[in-house]
Amino acid sequence: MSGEDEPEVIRDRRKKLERLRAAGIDPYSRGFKPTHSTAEARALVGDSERTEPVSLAGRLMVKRLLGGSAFADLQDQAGRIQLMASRDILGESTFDLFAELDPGDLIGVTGPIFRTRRGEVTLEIGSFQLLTKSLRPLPEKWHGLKDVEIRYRQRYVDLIANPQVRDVFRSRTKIIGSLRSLLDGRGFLEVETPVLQEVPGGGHARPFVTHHEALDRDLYLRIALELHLKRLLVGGFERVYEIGRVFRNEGLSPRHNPEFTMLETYEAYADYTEVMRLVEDMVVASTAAAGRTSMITYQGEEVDLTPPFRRERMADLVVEHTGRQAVGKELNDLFEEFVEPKLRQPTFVTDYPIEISPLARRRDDDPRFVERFELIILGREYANAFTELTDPIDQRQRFEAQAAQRAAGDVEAHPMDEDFLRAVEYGLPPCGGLGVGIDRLIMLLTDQPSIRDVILFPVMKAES
RNA sequence: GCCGGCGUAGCUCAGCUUGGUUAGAGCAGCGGUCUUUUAAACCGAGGGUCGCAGGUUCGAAUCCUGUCGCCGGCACCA
Repeated sequence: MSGEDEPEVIRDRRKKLERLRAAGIDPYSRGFKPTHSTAEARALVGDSERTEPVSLAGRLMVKRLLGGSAFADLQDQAGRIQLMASRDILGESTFDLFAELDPGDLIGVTGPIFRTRRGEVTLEIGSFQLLTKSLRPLPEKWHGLKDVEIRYRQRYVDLIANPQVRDVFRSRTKIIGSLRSLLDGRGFLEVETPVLQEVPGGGHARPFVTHHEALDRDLYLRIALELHLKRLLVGGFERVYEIGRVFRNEGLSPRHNPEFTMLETYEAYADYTEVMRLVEDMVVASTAAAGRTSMITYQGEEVDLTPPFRRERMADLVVEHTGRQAVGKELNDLFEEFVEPKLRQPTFVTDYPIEISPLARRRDDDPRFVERFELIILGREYANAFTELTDPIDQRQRFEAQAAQRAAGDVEAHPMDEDFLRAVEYGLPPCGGLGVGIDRLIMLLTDQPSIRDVILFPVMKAES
């Protein structure tokens, strides 16, 4: 877009840009080095004294012109601080230059910090430099940017206009960091496994297909991390994990983005009961990392995240809520429809039907079920784990059963993976595996209603 | 994919039910007044393909149909 098509406000700024260039001012200059952040500068000033001059850089947010003086807010990564410009200090022409700056411009300023009569911490501008001229007007200063379509499509504007959005993403990083730190401290090795795969396994989902030109072969984007991580246990690593993006070719919703972040861990010589304790520890660590206590509120509903979490067999829960005895897929269907939405407080649901769990170990006492659990909070799934199936003969039969469903038209049934079977035939140690949907955990801990609020650039349809 | 809601100035919103001069306000921008303001204030002049395309009508932001996008629900997603 350019020229005649542009809104007047943008045309005006282009003209202003040309005037600056004509006056010998570089509107995209460099070389300015801030000495402090706004927060650091704020901390320098005491009750009434003036500080030595400091240099700050950031985005000009609001201007208030009062004749021979001018006030403005400067926003940087750390926050905001008020600026004051005075004609007496800057001189006529420099003051006018400052007065002509637009909200949105990136500038560097140098001067002492003091408090105004009303106590506002303020930098008195001794000199300033235009660093980057902004050509587009910012959202309104009072109401901010509310249009969710613009917020998601133009996240950069959202981050400028809604500083609390930055806090969500800072929390996201802290939460992931806390999980990494917990696992590292327990001797887990963080690894990276292929995103492009020949066989998209480890989950039940429709994959994205892509094509490698040089190999002239279709490849799939991974839907899970599981099968490669278990190969690494075969190889001798005893505790591994990966935090990575997985891709599922499914519909979108406030809880589903086509690409999302999964944490998977595998621990040799552990079973699913030990994984439950690991999950509890992860919840505690990540809650603290998010700066919250164990009693949290999500969208107005209170949740107590204090371990130990309730543990219930799926079949018992279904009897409790429906009065019905069931097994297999029917049991799972009843659970999902009548029980899961009612599980509000953290609950480990255990012992899933074998038909829907092709990678999990059978229960020794009842081969219709596997040693598996999911962590349900507020009716949503946050973790999925099992004692892994290590018997290669059984594993092949499970894959064959899935292949039969696939042949019957279920595009999401687990595909046969001969290389994985070969690995298991070499010997997979007894182990417990875990998958955690990181985005949903972050939604919970930052009280965000949509997965799009915790993913910086969520998938959107083409802008028209 | 299905159902419902929404789409008006750069941003936040009125106006639509019940069709009727030239589509409004605040903020932002522009021109003024103003040297401690902070949603600064005051005066003035601008800024619009009412998502898009058809239709009904003397006349459409308003009613109808289609379409695009966003939001929510369902389906899908163990």
